[in-house]
Amino acid sequence: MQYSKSTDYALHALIHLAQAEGRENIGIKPLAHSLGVSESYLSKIMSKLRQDGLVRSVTGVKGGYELARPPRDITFLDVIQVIEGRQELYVCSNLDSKQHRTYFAGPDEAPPQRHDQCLVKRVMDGAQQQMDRYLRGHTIQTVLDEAAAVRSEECSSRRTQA
Amino acid sequence: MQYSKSTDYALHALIHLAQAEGRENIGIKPLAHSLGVSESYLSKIMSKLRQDGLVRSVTGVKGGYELARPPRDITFLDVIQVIEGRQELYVCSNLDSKQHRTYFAGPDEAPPQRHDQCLVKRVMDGAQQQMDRYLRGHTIQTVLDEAAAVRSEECSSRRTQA
DNA sequence: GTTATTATGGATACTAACAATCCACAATTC
DNA sequence: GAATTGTGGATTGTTAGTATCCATAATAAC
Repeated sequence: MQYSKSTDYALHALIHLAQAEGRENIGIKPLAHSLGVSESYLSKIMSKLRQDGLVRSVTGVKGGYELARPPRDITFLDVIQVIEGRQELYVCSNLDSKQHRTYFAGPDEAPPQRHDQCLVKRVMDGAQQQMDRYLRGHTIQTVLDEAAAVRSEECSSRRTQA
Repeated sequence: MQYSKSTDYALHALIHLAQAEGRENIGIKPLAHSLGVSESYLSKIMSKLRQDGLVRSVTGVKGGYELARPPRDITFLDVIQVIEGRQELYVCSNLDSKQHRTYFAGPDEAPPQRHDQCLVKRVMDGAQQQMDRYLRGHTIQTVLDEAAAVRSEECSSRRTQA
């Protein structure tokens, strides 16, 4: 199980747009070149991001893309869900198997269960919630901030060396 | 992105074995039947679990599978890593793109970076760690316990009704 | 030892998702 | 009107996951 390359491209593209915030639109050409991916493929991804309201686009000369919201309001989870879809990490394909009856089995004449959710799924959903919470807490701005922090650290260490 | 059906089968199979702990080996036939999956396919999965030391197997008449460790020592993460492989959830395919140079870009004559890790990857690795920690904290025994809890709750509510 | 049973591993096939490209078209600036 | 730029449809190749079949090896029971 692994996130697709598309997600990778999308995240990096958004960061690139964020770095140019407020100045100008960025066309697919420089964007694709900067990420090292073909224009045709990246344009598909950008379209998705546009349809879901993460970026705006302008056609024609001087056109291109820009963020539709401030970087602080674009979470990693947002981006992932747009590209990968809002699907659950785990789906139990066994729901009508004997297995789940044994989980809850009282006497055979037991009434229909209220707890009809797979116990494995309960755990897996918990895991996904952990991850989602983390991804919701990190935004494009987070990366920008870290990049700035790294840069200033670099500079000071270089000054120390000299 | 989604966990494979194989992971689903593996988890349910292990729970099944755990429920029969210490009594007898369980053959592929009843196991597959109980999960609602073909014997041939499940046997591949069981082989993997054996190769990685999660179950033991005996061939021949009266053969079958049993857990190789107590249920408390088989974590969800163990099972997932055996089936899905120990791969990282996120791989940055852009490492040599302009993008990462702009993250850290001081003056162009800057020395080779120590912080050569993608900042996007840093976030994504953090997310995976959150999930892994959760999955490491839940075991086959966890499910057994919850199943018991649900059962007793069912019983008591049935008693109350009567 | 022979037979029936049971797991193992190799080979193979099918399918769906992902990755990638190309092209005709629409919108916009100059 | 011409050049530029994004959009969406169609198409193709590749890979991972799903699934099956069969020959083989190991073991218990007789």
